Amino acid sequence: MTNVNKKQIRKVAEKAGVSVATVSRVLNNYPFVKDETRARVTDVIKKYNYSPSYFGRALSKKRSENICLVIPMNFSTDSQYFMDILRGMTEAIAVSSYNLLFPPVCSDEHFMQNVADKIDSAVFMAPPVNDKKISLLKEAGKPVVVINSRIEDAPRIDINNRKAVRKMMNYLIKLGHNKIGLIAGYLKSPNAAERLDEYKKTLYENNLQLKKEWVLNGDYETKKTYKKVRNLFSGGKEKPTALFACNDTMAISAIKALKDSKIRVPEDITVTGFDDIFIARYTSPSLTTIKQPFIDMGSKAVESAIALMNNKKLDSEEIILDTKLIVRQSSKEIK
Amino acid sequence: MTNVNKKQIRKVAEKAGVSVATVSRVLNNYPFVKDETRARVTDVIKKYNYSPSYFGRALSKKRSENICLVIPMNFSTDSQYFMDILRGMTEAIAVSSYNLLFPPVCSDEHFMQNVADKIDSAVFMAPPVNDKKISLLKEAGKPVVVINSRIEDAPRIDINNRKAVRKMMNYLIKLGHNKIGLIAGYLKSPNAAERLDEYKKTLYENNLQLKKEWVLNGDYETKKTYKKVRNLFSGGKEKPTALFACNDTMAISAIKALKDSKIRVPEDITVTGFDDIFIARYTSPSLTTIKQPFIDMGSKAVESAIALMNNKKLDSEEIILDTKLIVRQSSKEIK
DNA sequence: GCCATCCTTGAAACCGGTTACAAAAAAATC
DNA sequence: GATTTTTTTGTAACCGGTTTCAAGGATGGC
Repeated sequence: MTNVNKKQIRKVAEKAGVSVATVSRVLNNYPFVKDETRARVTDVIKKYNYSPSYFGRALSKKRSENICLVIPMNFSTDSQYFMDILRGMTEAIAVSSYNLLFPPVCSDEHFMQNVADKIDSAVFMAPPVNDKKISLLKEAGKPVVVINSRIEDAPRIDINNRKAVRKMMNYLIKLGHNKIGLIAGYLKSPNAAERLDEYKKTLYENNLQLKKEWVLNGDYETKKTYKKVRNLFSGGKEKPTALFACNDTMAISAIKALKDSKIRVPEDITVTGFDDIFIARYTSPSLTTIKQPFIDMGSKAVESAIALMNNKKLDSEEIILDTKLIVRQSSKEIK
Repeated sequence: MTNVNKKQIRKVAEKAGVSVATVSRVLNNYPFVKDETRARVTDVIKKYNYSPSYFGRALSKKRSENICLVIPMNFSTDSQYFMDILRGMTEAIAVSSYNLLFPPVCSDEHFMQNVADKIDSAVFMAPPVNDKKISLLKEAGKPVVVINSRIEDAPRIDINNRKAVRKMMNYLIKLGHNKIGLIAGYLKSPNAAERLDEYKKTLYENNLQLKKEWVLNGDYETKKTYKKVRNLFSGGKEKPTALFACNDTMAISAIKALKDSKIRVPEDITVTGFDDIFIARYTSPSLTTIKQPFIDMGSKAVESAIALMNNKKLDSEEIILDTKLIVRQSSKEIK
């Protein structure tokens, strides 16, 4: 009568007539196993369709093979670009034994107690500059990678925001616009602040006026943006001829506000976005925007995380990817 | 000289002057521990900021506390509604010790080898009717919940598609439309098929003509939809006065196609959608559509999964949530 | 005061792997 | 052929918890 409940690896060992150590060595591709022995063990493994227990392994190796994915607390459902990033991430782990772990929204202590243990590294999407979870994780020896933000001592996957803003501004100026407004993002995020700064710089360099009424604080929120745009375009104030929104959803919301104010886009005013989310090519008018390579960013972030958790050094602490100006219908030269 | 490397729980036990078993009992809220002992142990735990090792625990309990989230292989980045579902899911696990696990896209065997072990249950989003992973998981004793689909013996979170279609059709008919076209979804999905079927039924019941040229096979894809709509509205064929798209992105794409054909929405033709994705209220014109309660669906799915993995019985094998007709600008009564 | 019952605790086995160490076997050196 | 070196293997400890089982102590009934 065979013991059915025999711990798996011991059963394989028995059937193959070797010790559990040897089976383990075969499983881990340890080089000094005689070919003949290896073959025998492999056969048994195949025959019984054995695969090692994740937990047994993780416990002794102290490795989870999980990468944690942290998105900002206030991530709203309009963060459509997140789907692209996620796609890039899943591509980067395809066919690997790594998994992505989505933590619950919770306090920092809860996070450390219930998540930190389960992961080998983490990717943070656009975290605030002094995210406590990041420092706690690093204290615990878990590498962290950030996307679209900058955190001291954490590898960063990002775009060159200044260059991107400049591309758009130069394009608008070339179209003849000299009254350009900005719909800024959430200014506590370093990237949003940088975009605003570069907007100002470009205006200055081109001898264009910076009117602070034309800098709208959209905070990446559609509702807020809608209100501010309607407000700007009501009454007899002087109006810009182009509005550069720091993300696409704000641009779309702005267009809506303008239409509701009976102002035509692009005939009466040019509106441009930032991100190139999926829907940007299907809105009416379709959106002129700056494309961020989100899928790539997701892949690179995960690749970096994997390298770090395997104690490899990264070639570079910063991976800055290219952006691209995408011209569609929402922009037009000035008459 | 104290042994620093003492296994954690043993260290706590020693400091508290009890056995590891007792510490474990305290950790697991076992009732028959003397209050005084419990207090002593709790103090030590707090003092050393101890929290039990996830892997040690998982290994002996055979529980991972992870819920796997499977999205269809062909999920495209325009599946914006996924963000809402995800939000609902994270809400449902907030402050719990459960986590969401995102598997890599991979073969069924790979999935079983590298993911099945790590999870206690799984939620599948709109899986094809005979998804192999689902049956394998169930064989392995892991409960599965499906959203927006139907799989034998798996609890289902869904809407009443027939009712939803009927709501929209009745609305359109009340507006005076009697030439209504449908942009169907991916017909291998049971829900898409059901919507098509109910569309036909409603036409029949209202003595309206069913013209098969007016049933466009959009497959939930924007590009395909764009082409088919442009095609339908070129040449001298008879045209519908309303188009009912089975999701919002197809509706948005259809509107784009119509505009590019110089046909005005809603003045010349009514276009409606399905889902009520975030952007639907910001497109121009904003979209009349059927709201699916995605956030709710996500929460309910996770709640069901948690109940099942804790061996609780569900109140019901099917949770059918309400839909709502949202009237916006893209629909208009016929003159 | 004695016995049955219930509460409380600890020892040790168990979950299923990995790995340090040492010994045995094979190959290389002289 | 004896000695050294290199491969190959097994034993047993280890990772850090949970749980069964049995025993000791407290309580209640008579």
